[in-house]
Amino acid sequence: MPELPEVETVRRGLAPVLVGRRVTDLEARRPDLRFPLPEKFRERLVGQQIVALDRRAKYLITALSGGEDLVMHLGMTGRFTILRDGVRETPGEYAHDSGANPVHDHVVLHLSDGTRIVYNDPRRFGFMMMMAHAEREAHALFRNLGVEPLGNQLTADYLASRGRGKKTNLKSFLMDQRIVAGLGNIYASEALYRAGLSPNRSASSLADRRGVPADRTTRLVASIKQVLQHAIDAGGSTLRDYRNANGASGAFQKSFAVYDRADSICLKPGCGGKIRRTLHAGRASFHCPRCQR
DNA sequence: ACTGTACCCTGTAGGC
DNA sequence: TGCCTACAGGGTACAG
Repeated sequence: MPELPEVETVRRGLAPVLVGRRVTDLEARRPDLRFPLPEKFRERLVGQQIVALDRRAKYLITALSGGEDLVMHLGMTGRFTILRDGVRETPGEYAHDSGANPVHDHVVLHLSDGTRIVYNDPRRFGFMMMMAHAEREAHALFRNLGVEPLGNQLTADYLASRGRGKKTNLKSFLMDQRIVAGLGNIYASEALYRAGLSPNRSASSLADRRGVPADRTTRLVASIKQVLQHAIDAGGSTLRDYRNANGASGAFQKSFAVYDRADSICLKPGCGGKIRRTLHAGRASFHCPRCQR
């Protein structure tokens, strides 16, 4: 579910609530999510002050005063709800939250100002881990991550060099977190559409024999940055919506050009092509065969 | 090294 | 109304 723009939206919503507060209690209502919750989870969290809330790829990272980081991943269906003075509020997708089943409220953080943060995750593909801040970059989760797409390390040169000699299709290549960290199924499809590139094209076509980036690579880099930035500006995308939206949900789903638009007509003026749904590495891809080459 | 598939888990939509 | 299947924004572990 959440790709980079959604996780970033959640981060921005949670940061003002978390940062500077102290953790006064922790409820772990089950022993595991996708992985077991951290050992001595409660002891390691209670009493800690939250120093910062950062994002790397699709991970949320809570830096604690004692020197450890709490790393959280939302999987497909993870969401946070803020409980403050009896009012529920969920930043990012599922903003309104009326559909959240409390059966799936797995972890609750109590903060020093009385606020509580509830982690709800029906499919439990999300997880939480703790590790020393100083060792985080060397941790298996982070060690092999590719560049942040919105940072200045994502360049045509970088993408060309990583794609060089790879026969993998472009769609799978873009979704590989070791290449570009944070792109997922939706935004990979959307970026390829904006760049006019077929998801079936091979990653090696991003560079010539000497590794010099093609023009299409420059276009692709610009498209990735653009689509992610626009999505963040719109508060991310909210899919499989519940009733009762009250303001804060994402709006970018209204701007999808191809995702989930199979058999619709391509939005590009004069194109007239029909959006096709195909599979890459088992995930649905959407593209216009007419203007994506 | 690179596929492709199965799997983790629950909820929902659509066909019958 | 129910039952069944396919599918869902994530990632990993395999087998080939």
